[in-house]
Amino acid sequence: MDAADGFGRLNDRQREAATFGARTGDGVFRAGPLLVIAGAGTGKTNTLAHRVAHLLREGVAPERLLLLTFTRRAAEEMTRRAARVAGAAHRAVRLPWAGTFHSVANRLIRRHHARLGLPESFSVLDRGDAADLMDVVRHELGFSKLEKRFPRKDTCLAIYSHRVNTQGELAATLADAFPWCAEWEAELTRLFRGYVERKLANHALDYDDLLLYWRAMMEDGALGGEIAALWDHVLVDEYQDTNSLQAEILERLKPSGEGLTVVGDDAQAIYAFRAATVENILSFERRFGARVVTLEANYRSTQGVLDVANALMRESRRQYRKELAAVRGEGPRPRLVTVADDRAQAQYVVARVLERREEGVPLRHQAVLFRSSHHSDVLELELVRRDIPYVKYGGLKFLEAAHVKDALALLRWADNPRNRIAAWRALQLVPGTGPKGAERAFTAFEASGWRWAVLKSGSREFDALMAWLADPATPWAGQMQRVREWYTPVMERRYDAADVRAGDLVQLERIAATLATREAFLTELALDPPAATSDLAADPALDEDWLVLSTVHSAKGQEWEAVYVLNVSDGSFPSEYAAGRADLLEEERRLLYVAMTRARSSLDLVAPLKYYVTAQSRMGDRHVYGARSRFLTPAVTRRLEEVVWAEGIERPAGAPAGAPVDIAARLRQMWS
DNA sequence: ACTAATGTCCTTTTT
DNA sequence: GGACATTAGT
Repeated sequence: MDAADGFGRLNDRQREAATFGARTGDGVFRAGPLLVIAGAGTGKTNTLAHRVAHLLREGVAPERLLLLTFTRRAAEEMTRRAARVAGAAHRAVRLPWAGTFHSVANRLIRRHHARLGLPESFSVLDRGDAADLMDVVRHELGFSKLEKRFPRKDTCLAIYSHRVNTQGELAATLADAFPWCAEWEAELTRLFRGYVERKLANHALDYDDLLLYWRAMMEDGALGGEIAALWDHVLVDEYQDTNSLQAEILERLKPSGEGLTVVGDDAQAIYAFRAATVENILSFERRFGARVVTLEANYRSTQGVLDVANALMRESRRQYRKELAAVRGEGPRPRLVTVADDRAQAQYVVARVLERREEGVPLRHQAVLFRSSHHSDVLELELVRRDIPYVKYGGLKFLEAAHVKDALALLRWADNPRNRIAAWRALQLVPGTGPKGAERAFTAFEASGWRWAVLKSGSREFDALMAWLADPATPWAGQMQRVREWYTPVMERRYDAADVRAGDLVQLERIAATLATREAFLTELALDPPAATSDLAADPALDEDWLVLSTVHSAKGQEWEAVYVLNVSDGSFPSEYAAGRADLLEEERRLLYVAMTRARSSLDLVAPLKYYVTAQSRMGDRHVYGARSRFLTPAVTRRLEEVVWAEGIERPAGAPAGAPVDIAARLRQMWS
């Protein structure tokens, strides 16, 4: 039966992981705790999908299965594949409980809102909203105008979040991750106290609250039992990137580990900054006495790529050792390309990308990866100049654009009248209303007991719009359109590039049409915003070909035929902020590993000799000489073809260069 | 009281 | 080059 339905195509290890468990005497399928260590490109998604399919075929009801993934897209992909593998009987199967920790938490909280003292229409704050709320308290406490600079709102939120997710002391968070803020411990405590109060008063939950509320529900005897009893099997993808709060939730769902499957790769743990701890996956085996299955056969990359990746990870400590072996065969050696600077780097990548396209590799099978979002700036200029379409993932988000925030603020306020942040933003859209006017209008509205009929913003049309939106009798369909119609002239008055922005609003309307309710729309958008920015000239139509630009973090789980990694030098890999901290350095190494293992056949590591410092540079010198990445040890470079590229000409490393060496600048640089 | 213009200081990665 | 505070102009 296996060969026909795909199980026959799994290798032995994959099949072992997919089918682990057995029916017991009562005919019920049971499985003990299982840890699948899945190296990059070893068919993890496929294996997990097969496991889900196996469970279904063994009689587990789809709604008795909880599948936790890192993104919603991963959940959809998994569901689709599992349904296909499971065969005819399950072709139409949907997994009602598949999603991220945060989205599942949201659903559970909505379901039990009354027992948590929340109204049905609580708001989920996205990052920006949470930071704005933090800023309100920051101002109130007078921290915004101290002689010595207090951390900014985003930093405050990051500290708060880190502490919540690590479940440790604030002092530990500060010492660990924010040493430059350590002196503000007392003030930060006051700030966070105020922030929590504000959230409660506004009926608003931030990302961390979703997890905190879930755990609180699990800690309640009756409710916790009720929730744990919902599922027989819990499967967690990307387990290496869970934090201790998430681990605690899992423990309470499946205290013995019975029915619990976790899948991940400790070598790809790259979310420590978000308080994920690789300890979770490293200690899972001991904690639960789990069966461990390791996948090492790599179906993605050629051996040349894997040799470099293996060599890189061999130098790391504390891990489940694995040697990735290519099923696809040898392939060319990855290249380490030295270029003069940013501009040369961009020119090199463009030249190579086009060359590849000539060879028949379409643009969208090629990706440029980088450590931080702005590293692609120069390249983007070059791409626009040369008229090459691209899409960028990671970095600046759709939701951070002012006009998108404006439009959403109207809906958010209508959805939850107490949402002060949304109200504040919405009211100031009225011409002639600024901070003071907004404050006045909101206070009066609050005093009236949140009655929309009493709202006096200064514009009758605005008042009418809000009352209409907030009226429970108003159907969701058409609300976004009406918002857009009211808002468009406001936008045209305030911002330039109005046509590009108008396009974003149309896209918003398109998304709105796919969701059944306003609450679903707002929550979805907060929890799973569109990943790519399309604010640049090249907005690829669907039938066109486009190059992919992505941060390494956003490239997780993906693969491309050709991959180019930018700025592979000290300062980026590893990031300058990781210097001197062993644990952070290890994460940086894993980040480079993730970047490398995205490549199927062709991998170029590009290393500029000199790069420009945009921020934080003291006056004067605007560039810095990047040292070779410390991860490129002899053991690693031995597997690389080293090349120097200048002015479109390529020569092997070590050959004499034509350009003069700027020794004077180097000498000065040492003392600047 | 609102808006526009100027000045100062910057920790990356994101559910 | 962007966020945020402060100042000047309406």
